[in-house]
Amino acid sequence: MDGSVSPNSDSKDSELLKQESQASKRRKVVEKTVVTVKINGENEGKLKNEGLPSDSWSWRKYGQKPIKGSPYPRGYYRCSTSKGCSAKKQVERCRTDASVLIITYTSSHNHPDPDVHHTTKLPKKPQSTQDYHAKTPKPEQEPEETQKQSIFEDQFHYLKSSLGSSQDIIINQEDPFTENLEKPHEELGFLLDEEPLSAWPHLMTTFSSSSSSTPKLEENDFFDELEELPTSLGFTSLMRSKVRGQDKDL
DNA sequence: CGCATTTGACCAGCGC
DNA sequence: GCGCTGGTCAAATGCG
Repeated sequence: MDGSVSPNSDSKDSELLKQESQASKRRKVVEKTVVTVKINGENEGKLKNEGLPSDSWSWRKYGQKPIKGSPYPRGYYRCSTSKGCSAKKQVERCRTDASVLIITYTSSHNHPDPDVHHTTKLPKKPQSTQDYHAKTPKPEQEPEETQKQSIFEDQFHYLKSSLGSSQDIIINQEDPFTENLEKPHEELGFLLDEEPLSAWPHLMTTFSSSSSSTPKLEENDFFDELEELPTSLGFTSLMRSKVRGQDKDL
């Protein structure tokens, strides 16, 4: 009957849904958490070599796009732990400082932690979206500090005896993102070297796993890295902390 | 066989 | 009103 406007049933519905979904995201970002990770060139090599430990959630890459003004592309990840989870993550590298990874978290997880504390839990492959377990046991109302401390102490000895410290994490909430790009060096001055450290041990351990330093850092490396975000549990903890606070506020 | 990742195309929003 | 950039979805390919 109508070949022009036939897509009026599911087709349209599907598109509508899709558009709505897109519009929703593009119109306004609900919650944005920017995490800046400073990585040393040496570790970078290891990062891609060993595979970066991600947070407890599984992220599935659903897109990658070159950002104007940035020599590095931006990777788009979605939480694959839960089907209905709308948590998203964007990973890109600071255009002014290749050693700075900028991870932008959008939305929050609508499900509890998947691994929680199961070190023996390895869903799939130990590559990128792999969770290196260990981190806050349960996102309850417990004082995360205590939990973090536990892990912190438990893991701290690793990095302490392995390597001094090469990672710096900056957690920016809201949208200081622009600032980061403008003055990456400035943020370096206020890098957190204690808070996130509680979660970094894992990363550090990974780094120290190999002694082969890779002072060479090319764009290719970065691309490879993008595939394996160095999402440390620290982000998770911090994120959770933040999300919890927001959730409570709401 | 299933799942994840990668690449391309399309759509929407914002700026000029 | 047009153009540009960013973001998401869908399809295809590769790997486990």
